[in-house]
Amino acid sequence: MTEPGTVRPGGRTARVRAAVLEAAGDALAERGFPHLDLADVARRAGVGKTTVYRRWGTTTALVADLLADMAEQSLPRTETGSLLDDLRANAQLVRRTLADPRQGALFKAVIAAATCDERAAEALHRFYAIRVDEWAPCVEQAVARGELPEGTDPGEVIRAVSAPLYYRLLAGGQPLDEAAAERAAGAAAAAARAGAYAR
Amino acid sequence: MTEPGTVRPGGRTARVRAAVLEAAGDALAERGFPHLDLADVARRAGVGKTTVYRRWGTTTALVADLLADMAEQSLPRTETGSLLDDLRANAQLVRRTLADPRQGALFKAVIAAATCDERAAEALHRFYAIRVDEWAPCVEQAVARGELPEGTDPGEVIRAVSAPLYYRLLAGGQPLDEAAAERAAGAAAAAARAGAYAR
DNA sequence: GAACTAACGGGACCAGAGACCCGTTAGCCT
DNA sequence: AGGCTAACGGGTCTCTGGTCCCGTTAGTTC
Repeated sequence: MTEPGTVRPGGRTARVRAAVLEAAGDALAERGFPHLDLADVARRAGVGKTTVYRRWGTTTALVADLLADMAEQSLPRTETGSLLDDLRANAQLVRRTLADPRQGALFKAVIAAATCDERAAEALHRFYAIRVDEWAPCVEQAVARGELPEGTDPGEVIRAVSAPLYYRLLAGGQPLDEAAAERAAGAAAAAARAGAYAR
Repeated sequence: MTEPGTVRPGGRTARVRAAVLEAAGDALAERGFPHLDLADVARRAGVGKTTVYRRWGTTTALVADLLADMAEQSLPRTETGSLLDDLRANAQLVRRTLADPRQGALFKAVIAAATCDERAAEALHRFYAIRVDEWAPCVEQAVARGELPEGTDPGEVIRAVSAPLYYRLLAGGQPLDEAAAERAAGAAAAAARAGAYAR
């Protein structure tokens, strides 16, 4: 037996998937992952709840699919020619995303889902891996320019920019203001220059 | 009407609370917050489920109480006399905690709870505020020694040590090994020395 | 454009989480 | 030590999230 949605992926099937993922995002942003209810998602999407249970089955599978969808729409990075400015652009992008009411709540919810389900966690890791890969070149260029020591791990630098912002969002509770983003970028750049991310 | 447990806080009431919080920690570590079930907690604790529903009512309230309890048992920091070594000690402590199967899962679950409930989020923020306050003096001492620039924000430095480790735990999925902790401490120290956390 | 069948949708059904009632146990105070 | 009553605990009821069945709709292929 094949998974539903794989034999006739076009037309209605695709429309249903789009509507359900959209509705799932809304529900997650509004109520958080623990309150995610597939019947409610079906109602919001204007779709039979049987369909949602059959195609996704569990809330975590739905979140995993939503993450796969989000990963496909990764936005391109900007290029400025200086490491600090590139990292600042990245930090502000992350900050804007997390500070946005809908997006911020959605990311919280998705992370909550990943904490209790292996599949969702994998989908989340893939999502961030794609984001990191998108931005890694700006670190590589800085190494090539001689701004950073040879052997600096690009991924570590990019993650170091995001980490304090996510920490604020999830654990610390401090505001996600522009100053925080500037500090995150500045700290990552300074640490990288000092060779903290070189192997 | 008073809250249950406030008029006769000793004896049985205290025993029940301890048993329930212990059981709640176990349940969270094993199944994660979204699967937290008060009846199950009651069963594990060997306590009537009515009691749990009456005293805590919701899963988020139970988590908030658990966090308050965890905050009270904050362990003292070590002192080494050098900023880098203090931060390394902190990083390794955090790493050990998050890498421990039970503790790590518990922290994940607690963070998941905080993503969808304001009270749980506040309790979590309080917990981390206490931890940060415990460790902030080592940064202040480094400033006094002239190791760090005047005006360095101690809390920011401490949080900068934890942030990459939590990012790994929740978002990135990379292993929480000792090298990661060393890098977190080294990066925070380097950034602090460069004045990235000075106002 | 007709047939074949994947995929959807409504509604009945089931199980388990959470609320409630009321009798029992054991802190706390004198 | 005895009484008052806060707090616990078993049993029952309800209501909602999740499953199943079967008829309907609409991609896909020739």
